[in-house]
Formats: sequence, structure tokens, C-alpha cells
Amino acid sequence: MLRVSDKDLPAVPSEELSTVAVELVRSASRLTRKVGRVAGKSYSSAAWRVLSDLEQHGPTRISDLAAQQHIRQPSMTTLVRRLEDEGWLEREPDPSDGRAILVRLTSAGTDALNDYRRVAAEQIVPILAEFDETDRRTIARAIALMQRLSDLD
Amino acid sequence: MLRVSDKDLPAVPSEELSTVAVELVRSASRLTRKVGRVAGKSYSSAAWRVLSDLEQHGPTRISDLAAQQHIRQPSMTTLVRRLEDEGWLEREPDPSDGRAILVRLTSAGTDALNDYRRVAAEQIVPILAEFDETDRRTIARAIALMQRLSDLD
DNA sequence: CACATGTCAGTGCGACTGACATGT
DNA sequence: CACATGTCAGTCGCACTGACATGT
Repeated sequence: MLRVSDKDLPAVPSEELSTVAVELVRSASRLTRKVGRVAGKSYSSAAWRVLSDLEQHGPTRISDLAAQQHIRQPSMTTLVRRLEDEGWLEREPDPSDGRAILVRLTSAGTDALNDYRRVAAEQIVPILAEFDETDRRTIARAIALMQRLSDLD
Repeated sequence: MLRVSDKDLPAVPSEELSTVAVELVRSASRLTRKVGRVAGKSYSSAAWRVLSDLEQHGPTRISDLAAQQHIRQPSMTTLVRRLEDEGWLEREPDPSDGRAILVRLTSAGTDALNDYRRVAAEQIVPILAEFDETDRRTIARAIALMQRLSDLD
């Protein structure tokens, strides 16, 4: 049923974009569910996304973290407190704004993040390894495209 | 920055499969988060996945639904009860097994599902429409691949 | 004073485990 | 009796809104 070579892939008529969109969301959420719960001892994917973003961007304010994750400020306050209780991040006052707080990843946080990544990868890599070269490229490219779909707005 | 032809895409060395796996999960969960909350009035993506699976496979037992969604039976019991309260599905005894219950999608459930799909698509389609033909094929193919990654185990 | 930042209180969805009733 | 199916009870993660204190 599935083609292995890109040039054999059917074109996507614009009338069917809506179906593609729905199926994309569906498969993304299935994958998230499958990997998320098993990999996280107790935390959801939001926690790991926060840690990952902190690693990438350095110390960040609560409000900015909330915006990045598409959640409200109070929710981020709670999440940050839980992660702080775990020792995975720490807070410091923002020197440039007395109202704000900078959240920073700790080394324990980095360790936890890498642990999570290892476990998550264990779920996926064995199957990924069976994909042919074209399919691997497709996945790699799709990651960037999904990123674009998530960031805009 | 973006390549338009598949054969220009970089190969994926097997040493980097683990990174690809992690980033795939990350971008999938970001997309799920972004679309899920905005599209769902109050329900999470799990609810829509259940309705969608029921539409596809017909009446299904609670335990099978739970297995499909990678959640436990008691969680599925609760979810089914909420969706039943909404009038989106109904239960009937399984004629072939007195212990089991068959869950069936109602017409109101189909309507709700289509409403959700419309709203979800509205978030994605405008950006998807700006993708070139190769990128659309990439997304379409990636959906199937993510499905494979979710189903196995 | 208007506004931004963050927290607190209260609510609800949606997972989990353990114990249990019931049917095969 | 062993086992599968589903529910109940209790817990916790993780979103939300509205109200609020504090700093710009």
C-alpha cells in the first residue's frame, strides 16, 4: 500500500488539504500519547518541552515560557514550581525587570532531560531503523515542517 | 533555506536516528498541544481519537478502545462515560460476551467529530497551503510513517 | 493610573493504581 | 477456580478562569 520512493508519492490536491491537516494532527497526537506516558515516569510532555526549550534558549521568563508552550501564565507557574521541586530548574530575579523571574535549567535538569530522551528514543529508534533512506529523510523533513506549523500564529 | 526537491534532502546517518526520534516526538507533541487546546472546546485529543477510531472501526469494546489509545481500562471507562453524557456515543451489551460492552458512535458524535475536524483544519490548512508540492507529499507520507511508529509494540 | 508579571484559589479533564463484582 | 471485562474509589498531573499583589 505504501510507496517507498518519493517520486511515486501521489500529489496532494488542494481540496484534500483539510483531510491531510486532520490526519496530521491525529497521528501526531497518537504518537505523543504513545511515547509521552511510557517515557515520562510521571510528567507529561509539556514538562519535557519546557526543559528542552530552556536548554536551547537559556534563562527565560515565566510569561515567555507560557507563550512558547501555548499555555496560560498560571499554568506555567504551577509547572515551574513542580519542576523546581524536582530540582530540575531554579529561579532568579530578572535584573532588568523587578516584576519578572528568570527560570534556569540546573544540571540535574539536564540529566533528567537526557534520561527522558534516551527512554523516548528507545521506543522509536528500533522502528525508525527499519525505515529506508527515503522514509528517514521524510521524517527528518517533516520535523521541520511540523515545527513551522506549531510556531506560526 | 528549504529544499524543494527530495533528492536534495540530506541523508540521515544511523548514529543520528536517536536525535531524529527525540525531535520527532518533540515536534509532534508541540503540534498536538497547539491544535488540541484551541480546537477542543473542553475535551482533549484523546476524546477525538476515540470518536475517530469508532467511526473507522465500528462498535468496539472498552478494553479494545483502551488498548488502541494506550490508556488503561479504568481511564477509558471514565472517558466513555463523559462522551456518553454528551450524547456522542452509546453502549450496548456485546451479544457474544456477557462481560463486555460495545461502544457505538451516535450521529451527534459524528457531527461533533466533524465540527472538531473543521476547527482543527482551520488552524493548519492556511499554513499547509503555502507549502510546495514536495512538502505536502512529505507531510502526507509522514502521517503514514507516524502511524506505523504509534501502532507497533 | 494603566499595564505587565506572577501567584493564589477554585474547577474540571484525564491519566494512574488497587480493589471489586460479574461473566466465561 | 483461574481469568477477562468493566466499574468504583482515591490520587495526582496539568490545563483553565478570575481575582489579586506587586513592580514599571
